[in-house]
Amino acid sequence: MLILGSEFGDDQLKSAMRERLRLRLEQAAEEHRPLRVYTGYDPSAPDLHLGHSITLRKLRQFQDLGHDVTVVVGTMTATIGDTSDRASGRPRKTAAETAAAAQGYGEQCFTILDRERTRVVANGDWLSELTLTDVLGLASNFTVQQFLVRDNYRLRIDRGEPIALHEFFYTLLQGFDAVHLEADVQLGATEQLFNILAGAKLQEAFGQPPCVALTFPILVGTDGIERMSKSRGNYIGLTEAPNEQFGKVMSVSDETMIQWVNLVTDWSHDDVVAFRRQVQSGELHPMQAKKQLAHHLVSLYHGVRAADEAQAAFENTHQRGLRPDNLVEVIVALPLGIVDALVQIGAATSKSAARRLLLGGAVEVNGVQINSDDEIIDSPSLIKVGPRRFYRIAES
RNA sequence: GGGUCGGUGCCCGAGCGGCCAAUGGGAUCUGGCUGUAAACCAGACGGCUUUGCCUACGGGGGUUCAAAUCCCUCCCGGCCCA
Repeated sequence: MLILGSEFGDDQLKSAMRERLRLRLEQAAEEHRPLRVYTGYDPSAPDLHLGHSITLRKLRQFQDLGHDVTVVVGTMTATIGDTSDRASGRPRKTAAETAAAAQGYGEQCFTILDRERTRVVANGDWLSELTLTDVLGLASNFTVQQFLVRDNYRLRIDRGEPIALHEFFYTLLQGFDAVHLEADVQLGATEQLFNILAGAKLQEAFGQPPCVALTFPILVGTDGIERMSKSRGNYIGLTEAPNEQFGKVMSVSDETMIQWVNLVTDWSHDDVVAFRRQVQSGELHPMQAKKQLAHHLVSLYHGVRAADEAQAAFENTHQRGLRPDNLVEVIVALPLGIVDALVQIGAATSKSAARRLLLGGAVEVNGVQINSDDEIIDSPSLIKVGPRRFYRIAES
């Protein structure tokens, strides 16, 4: 069960890891100790999202079986910037930026993990203690060729793109985390396999048994194309408001929904299979299916009641055309030109942008579409901008 | 250090003295269609006191009636050589 859902892109490796995990479990049982399991997240963006939930939920499984779970916040590694998932270098973060971003990570983890049984640590605490001698020692365990054959470096070399020397140290430092924690198991996304195995190798160099690597598929974002990430804006945050989460799930393509089901839900394998079969056979309308998924996800992070409310709000505003109950209230001085009004309520970032919205037919005042920019608002009104932004204007 | 190529709007990337607020693609926004789907189609996409003006093509200076485009200088980067 623990290995369920993992993905290595290599069946041989998968069975090797399954065997290694089984051995490690037996060994730990003999020693009467839990397995030390961990995963790490770089605090490059301050929000954990559904993509992180895949490994977090797997950690929770370990936790529920009584194992020792640690979440590493990569305060040091983030100053390098992992390049595993993209074909070009990342801008380096300053220490201050990462410290700020790291705040709240622990809190967000507890939407899934058990607060009482989880250790949250920052790898800057031990990585910053390493001496140059230590780092050279780590580096001597690897050859340049081992790095160069990796796809993402290979690709950049072929394209004539730069690879900064310090990028190689990312792998070393992340690998040292495993040594420091004396980890039995490390989880990560599939593209972390290289880094995780490097950690296992370092553990052996330090006389530790190498950790088991469990890697999981990368979650596609709300756009259905790119990997989910904060910086691409195609994410659903674990702590986002219920209505936002619900709405974002509903706007996802049917194909994406199918992909998501077995990665982000709590459902059993059988349930997932049944869900997919029903959608594919037409037994379950995709929209109904998506509502089930949305409801399930919201209830995971906010509870069943919030999910009920989010679904009701969604159905009322978007399907029955009723007025939303969560509109933005803004107090302004009336009378006011429509252009200025749109800027003041935050619907447009500039007057030019406001005019564009008007021209595009995006603005309704009290249910009437407004096209001209010389309209005057002279009484409290309900303004709708685009398909899903509502504002109530009140007089000051 | 030497040679060479380059730094353009949110991103990629054309332009290489005037017709450039700057082709094209992506992202985004809006409208249509719909299941608030996705895909697709159409439009928009620096700002403003909007038939015009201001700010922008790495920074600064210069030539010119006129510069993203030419010259000088500084900063940053790729590639090759050492």
